[in-house]
Parts: sequence; structure tokens; C-alpha cells
Amino acid sequence: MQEPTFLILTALAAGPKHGYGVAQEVTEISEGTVTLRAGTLYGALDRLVEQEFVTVDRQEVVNGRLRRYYRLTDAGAGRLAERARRLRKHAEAAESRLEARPNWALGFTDDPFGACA
Amino acid sequence: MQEPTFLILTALAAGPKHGYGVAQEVTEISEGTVTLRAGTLYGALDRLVEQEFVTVDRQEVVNGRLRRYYRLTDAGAGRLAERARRLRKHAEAAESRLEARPNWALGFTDDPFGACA
DNA sequence: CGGTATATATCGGTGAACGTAGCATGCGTG
DNA sequence: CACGCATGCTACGTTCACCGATATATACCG
Repeated sequence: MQEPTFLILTALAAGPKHGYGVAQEVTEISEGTVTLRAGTLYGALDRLVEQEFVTVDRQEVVNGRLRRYYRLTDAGAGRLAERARRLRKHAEAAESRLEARPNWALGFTDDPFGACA
Repeated sequence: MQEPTFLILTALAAGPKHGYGVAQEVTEISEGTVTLRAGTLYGALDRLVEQEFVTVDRQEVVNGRLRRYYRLTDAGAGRLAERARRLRKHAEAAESRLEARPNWALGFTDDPFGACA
């Protein structure tokens, strides 16, 4: 599961939303770093419905335009929880390794073993 | 950047490693959930070298086998830090939304506020 | 009357990941 | 000594998600 898909599930975790609403929420969650395109959005939603991580909650017609609401299933919530935990673990691993890294070598002596006097 | 690529950078953040060593460390970091295949590993390393997030530290021949060590560049460390922060933010967003979700529908009462009589 | 915002749908290209196979060497086992 | 196994990189081909572009349709505003 990639970033866009993960964020779509995250957006739906707060409650049912229609496609466009998901796209807006994803932009918000990611602080503008991820903007879903139509192709990505509906492609991912179709896939998620097929995998039963998401279901169509209901459809309504507003101003002559179709509006389809999607809802996270229990399986989807489980999958999201699992992936969120994994993401956090990986982020923590990366951050702790970066901290321990001798990056005082930024630009000058590059001495991975600290053997440099 | 996808999960395998992120984990490769993370493995290299602790110090230079050769391809096979990276693969082993990735298995460890991900607690066995991600196992890098040769195609994924060397493909990603080639891309990372081209993007200058990783450089070839040195090469040696051990027992007639080539061993090529890769090292994280400063640009690579910066990129990894940025991505790690983003990953953590997304993981947190997902987890907080999942907590707030009315998942008492899942068969057990989960009442964080004790409001449920 | 044209531009923008709301909404969903589809198509083709691209690139990362993935699987498998192959090459090459040393080491332990039968 | 033959064999499998671990090490370590290369070289294919395939799959799949993402993405840009395009299409459709309505409402609102200048």
C-alpha cells in the first residue's frame, strides 16, 4: 500500500466521505504535501472497494451531480491500524539512526569511525 | 519514495554497508515484514546513486566476489529525515483518527471517556 | 458567454517494485 | 569429490499503483 492509498483510508477513518471530500481531507492531513489527482483517487477507491477495505456507504444526487459516499470497513480499519503501526516503527528507526549518525562530518572530514583525531 | 527505498536509506543511515548487508538490516529493521529481493535492492540502489542520495563508498574483492559498499550522502540523510517526519505525521494522523472512530461497533465496548453508562 | 468550482469516470504512459534465473566462489557435509 | 548452501551481484521480464490528460455535467459569478 502506497502513500495515497494510506491517506485515503486515513481520511475515511474519521467517517464516511465522498471522493472529492476525501481528496480535500488528504491535502489537509498531509499539510499540502500530497494532492490527490482524479485518476489516483478513483482508481484507489475502486481497488479498495474490491479489496473490501472500503464500501459505498450511500449515494445521493446534489444539484444534479452524483455524490457517492465511501465508508471504511472493519477490515479496512484493521489494515490501516497495522500499516500505521508499521509506518511509525519505520519512521522511528530512521530518526534514531539519523540521530546516532556522525553528521558533524557535514562537509569536512568524513570519518565514519571517529578515528580522526 | 516507497517503503523498500526508505528502508534502504534507513539501513545506510547507521553507516556504509554492501548490498547484501543492507538487505539483512532491512529485514531486521522491519521485524521481518519486509524482505528485499535482489531485483528490488540493486534497482533501488542504482536509482539512489543516480539521484545522489547514496554513493559508492568503496569496493573490495572478498573471496573472489565483488563487494560494493554504499554510503548515505548528506542529501540522502536530508531526504530521509524529511520522509521520516512525514511518515510519522501520517502514522499519527491515522492512529488518532482510528482512536476517535466509533469502533464499539466491533463487538466490544471501547469507551475512552467513560461516558458510556 | 466564458471562467471557475464541484464531482465522478476512464485511458494510457511511466516507473518502482518484484520474481526468477543466472554467474561465481568458498565452505561444510555425506 | 560431488553436492547443496550461503554469499553477492547482474540481468532479464512482469505487474501494479500512480499520474496526467481528457471527458462529462451542473452551478455560480462577472
